[in-house]
Amino acid sequence: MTKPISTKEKLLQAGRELFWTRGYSNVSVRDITGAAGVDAALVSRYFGGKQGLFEATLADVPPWDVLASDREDLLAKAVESFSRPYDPETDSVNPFMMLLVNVIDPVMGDSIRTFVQQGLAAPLADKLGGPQAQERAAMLLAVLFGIALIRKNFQVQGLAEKSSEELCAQIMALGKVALQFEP
Amino acid sequence: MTKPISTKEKLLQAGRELFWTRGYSNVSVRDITGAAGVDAALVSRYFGGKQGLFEATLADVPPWDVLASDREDLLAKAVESFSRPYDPETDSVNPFMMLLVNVIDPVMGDSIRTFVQQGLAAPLADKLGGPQAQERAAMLLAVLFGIALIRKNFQVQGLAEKSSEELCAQIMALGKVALQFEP
DNA sequence: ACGCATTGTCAACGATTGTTGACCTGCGTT
DNA sequence: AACGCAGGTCAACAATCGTTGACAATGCGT
Repeated sequence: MTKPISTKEKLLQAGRELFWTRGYSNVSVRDITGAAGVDAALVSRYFGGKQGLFEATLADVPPWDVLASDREDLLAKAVESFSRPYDPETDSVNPFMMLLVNVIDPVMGDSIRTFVQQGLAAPLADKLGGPQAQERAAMLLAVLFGIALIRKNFQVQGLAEKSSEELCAQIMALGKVALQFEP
Repeated sequence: MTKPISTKEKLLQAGRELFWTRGYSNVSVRDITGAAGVDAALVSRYFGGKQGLFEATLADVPPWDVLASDREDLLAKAVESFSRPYDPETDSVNPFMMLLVNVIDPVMGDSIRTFVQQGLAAPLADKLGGPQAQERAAMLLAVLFGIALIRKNFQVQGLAEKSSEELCAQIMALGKVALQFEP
């Protein structure tokens, strides 16, 4: 006996699914309410409008679990958390995909940029510590996002069809170099 | 005495500027014709519609000059051609930015993916040759696109404000590792 | 001067967008 | 019974979208 899902929750789930995979501006309110099976007016009632629903899906993103791990296996954890969700068979609704898809958006781009800065780059730099922490953190993110981009968005042959296990060693090697920033 | 610019050329220039920086679906025909200072109906007249104008801006992208260089300095050329257009002071209308911005698009995404596959990944793999050429080419593209993404789209502090000269050595190091794919 | 093709202007079209307010429906309280 | 109120439905709104067709203006060849 599963608990009945409230209408507000239905909208949140459908909104996350669609916003996170297609991008804010490419999804209409009626797309979401259609998928959720509810009336289009309820988005404005419950969330104050389309923008409010998107921000609600942003608000319940859990903090990056990698930031809570030890310094030693930080790289391995980071590689895994960025790679596994992008395996060929898994669906592509995950926070990193959401960032990639919505950073382009004319309305939500700024929100995404500050989200990445404050939720990923800055805490990762803090965690790394040492000289050039900002630069090394940004370089690692560049490697991780770049591979995700090539695999799922560009779907380039040679990476798109490979699993995260096959790629783990290679990505780790890249990550190690990225963390050795020497100006 | 400069040659007068035809209306068709005005539309092409304005379309490239806007499509390449904001994305196909985020630009309206009236945005383009407004910037070009011409009537909105002329897009359909000259290019058969909005989609035709976008494809016209795609058609005149020159082939990647890196593919014509020697094998030795291929990596250096690739790094430079991907990094220089993303320096802080330069404007961001360039083919790589166009690919990043439009690969998300629900209408044009497929065109962009095949463009990347046939215009970048496949010829680069041919150029590289040897075992795992596809994988090594895709890895190099991941590094290059990732850094561009972090610099210009996410604007992460630590990379966004740095010039391509400051980053060249570090990107080269990453590129060398990317080209050493060992499964 | 005439005819004709090209080029540009204008208004309007049907479709879709996000949002709103009126209305109905149960349910619990007084 | 009367009331209030949250939850949901429906039609409609103004705005914007890409596109079309009718019409004026221009220039060129004959």
